[in-house]
Amino acid sequence: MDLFLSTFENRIDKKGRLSVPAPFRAVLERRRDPLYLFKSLTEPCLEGCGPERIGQIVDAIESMDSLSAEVATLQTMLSSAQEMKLDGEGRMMLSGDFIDFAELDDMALFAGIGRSFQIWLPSRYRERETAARSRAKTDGLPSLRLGGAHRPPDDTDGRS
Amino acid sequence: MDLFLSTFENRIDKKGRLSVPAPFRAVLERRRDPLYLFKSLTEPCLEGCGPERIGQIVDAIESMDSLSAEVATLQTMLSSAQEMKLDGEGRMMLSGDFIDFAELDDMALFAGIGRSFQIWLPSRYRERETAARSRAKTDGLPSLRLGGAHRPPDDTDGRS
DNA sequence: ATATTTCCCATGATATCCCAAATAATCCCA
DNA sequence: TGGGATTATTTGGGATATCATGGGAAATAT
Repeated sequence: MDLFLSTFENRIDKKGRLSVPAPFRAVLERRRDPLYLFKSLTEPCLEGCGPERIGQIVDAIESMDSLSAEVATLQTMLSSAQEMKLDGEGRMMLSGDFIDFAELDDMALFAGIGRSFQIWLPSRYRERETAARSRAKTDGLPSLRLGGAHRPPDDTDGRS
Repeated sequence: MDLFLSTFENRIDKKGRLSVPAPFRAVLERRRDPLYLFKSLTEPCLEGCGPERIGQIVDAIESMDSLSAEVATLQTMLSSAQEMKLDGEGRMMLSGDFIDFAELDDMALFAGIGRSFQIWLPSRYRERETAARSRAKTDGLPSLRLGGAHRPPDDTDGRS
């Protein structure tokens, strides 16, 4: 189970090149997967993933009513997707469209979220993180108690 | 059933390295598990765990409505999580982000809490422990429904 | 021909590896 | 039971490898 985790902040140089963090590259290379980027549907950021996720979207579309609004939404993801080629040092070139969409300037923040990752303007990402943390403090943690009960339910977290 | 128990206080050297307590390493090695660290959502400390907890979060995200606030919260956890690689002596390197978040300087206190552990600035941990104990005196113990005769270890400071 | 992209190599910063010293815990035998 | 010896663990530092970044030159496109 290798996942995209953690955050990395890299510079977009004046040629428009951006290093994909080595740990993310390692995940893709281990599976011999190319990297795909597309515009997030819900937030001002880019999403990165391997081919399997793209395939899931294709499959979802094919199983749905082709006239539904949801299909149109999913198609938007696909039509914004690009297969990124990396240079020998693991850098990609972001199109102007991607840069504008995520409102990037000279720094990009990669945020791993498991099977995919996001690319944000760093300051915007931090705002969002701060908001999530204060929400967690007031509303409490989301309960994550699903999956095949490996263990009897027990308080999983010691806090006051 | 091997658990993370007891507290240990280790030094963070000037390269940012920190020894994981040998008993905690033993728990992970017995299961051949890598160690993951992430920033607590609710407190100024780091949380350590094995992969099963990370997997639960990934699964939970995929089963939820991707627009919900709870998903954003869980993504924040994953984005702060790092798989820690240990050197031959059982040390990990703490990123500046981790050190800043938990406000660590040159010492770190590991507090085992069963299936996971926390890493605290020692002085802060002790304050919090004192507060918890005095609360227990005035408010009484939280109900422990799990059969009696089992007292938590009452050592205040690992050793030193 | 001019602008852009791709390839290649250089460099500095930082993480990793490897070995050794210091400290703490454990054992063993008197 | 004490106390010295042995082993486990933590800590430190130098050498090595990895990674992000920058720039020039070659290739490609417009």
